Amino acid sequence: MSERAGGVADTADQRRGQMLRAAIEVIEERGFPETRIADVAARAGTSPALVIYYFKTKDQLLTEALRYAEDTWYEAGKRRMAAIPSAAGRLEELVAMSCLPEADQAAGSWLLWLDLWAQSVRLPEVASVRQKFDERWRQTISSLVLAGQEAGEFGPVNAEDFALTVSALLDGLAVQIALHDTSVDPERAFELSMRFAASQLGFDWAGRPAQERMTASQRD
Amino acid sequence: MSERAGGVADTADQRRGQMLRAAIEVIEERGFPETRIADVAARAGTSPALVIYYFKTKDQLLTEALRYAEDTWYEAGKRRMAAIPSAAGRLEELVAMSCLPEADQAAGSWLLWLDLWAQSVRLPEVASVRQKFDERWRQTISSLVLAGQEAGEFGPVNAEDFALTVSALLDGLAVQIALHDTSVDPERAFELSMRFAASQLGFDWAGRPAQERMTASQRD
DNA sequence: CTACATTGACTGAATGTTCAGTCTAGAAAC
DNA sequence: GTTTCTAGACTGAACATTCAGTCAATGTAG
Repeated sequence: MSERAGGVADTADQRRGQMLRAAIEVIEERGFPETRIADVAARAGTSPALVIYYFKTKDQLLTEALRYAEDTWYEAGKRRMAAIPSAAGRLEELVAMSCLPEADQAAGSWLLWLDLWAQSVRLPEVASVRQKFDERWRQTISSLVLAGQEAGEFGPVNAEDFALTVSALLDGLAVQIALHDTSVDPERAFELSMRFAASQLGFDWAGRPAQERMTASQRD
Repeated sequence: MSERAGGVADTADQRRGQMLRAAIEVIEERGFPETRIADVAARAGTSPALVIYYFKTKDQLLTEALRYAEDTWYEAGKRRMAAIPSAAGRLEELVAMSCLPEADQAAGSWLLWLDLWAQSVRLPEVASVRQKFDERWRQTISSLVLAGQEAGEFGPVNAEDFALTVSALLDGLAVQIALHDTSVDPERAFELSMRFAASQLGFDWAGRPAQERMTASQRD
């Protein structure tokens, strides 16, 4: 129906995106190593041959899909945080993104992370996606801390040590949440993380009513 | 360990052990999903057919191998800790086991954990290995905390909250270490973990000279 | 305007390999 | 002589990738 300007090159990009999103869905369902080209093709409504036509190899497709997913996750988070005025509030949002599945897309992200880590061991391309993602994430945290310190919200901790520690803590909790560990539900993970952050950074945190958390998560 | 008189049942058990250890080595090298029966057989110096004879299926072999590895790791740790008198010392040993590769076997464990997590998502047998392993581990930590509190070494924190938080922190750091993250070396991970533990439990920790850490790790 | 050429998107049917698991039969233990 | 172990050869299915070409759109020369 739409012969918009851009035409050819445009549909090609759409196709790629379509396939990447399909790949992410399949990876979440079947896991990285069990994902077949045929699955992705079927999900995207095309043929295996076309998938290979766009991405030379299976690994390239899957790696690119992981990069795409991480970028999307990160961008969404950045947008969310940009809307929050106080550093403590932004920190809380950041923790919520890592712990609470209510934060829309999150649910599948954890599963992707597990695969991302496992594949990083042996696929250099994947390893580099992960390394960049992690650095960016810690950078986000530590500059948030610096901002909070300048604003007088936070005490004088080493921002990088804090970023490293919280991000590790959140990763560890994410594993438990992703795997439905019987003794760690998202709420508890959120609570423990916030208590840790508050004690380290020296701000008061008394928990928020679910109401308010909902509101913060749902704004667009 | 093994009585010589056993005969058949004995050699059968030896064979199993041999194959399980071979499987662990291969999983560390190639990753869980890429491990072939033929690899394990070759490593154990037998035929693929024999591997199937002992373990009905590939998944059974690999799952049992993971269980075997985790049990071995945990038992070794328990033995080490039993030899240390103070609660703070035992805690330090426990953190060292998770962070420092010097603690002999550890190096491969991290890689196994990544696979353990990733496979837990879809293989219930593996999930149950993981769940039990984690519970046991947190249990170890929290009873250590209680012991330390009774001995007056530690302040009054909630032992279970602490166990959950530290174990998550250690898991997160283990990921970085396993993947050779450029900004997290084992020493730093150890340092950050101990600082966290000390601040939470309210004991003094000033770091140990490498000398002493070596001694503690190398005892047999 | 028409015929022909070119190109990018796309497909169905091979191709070839890799493996988990089976089968058969021999050796060893009891 | 029966049961337990062991290995080499084999089978069948799964799958990534290749190939040979179709189709539609966009020039382009006469």
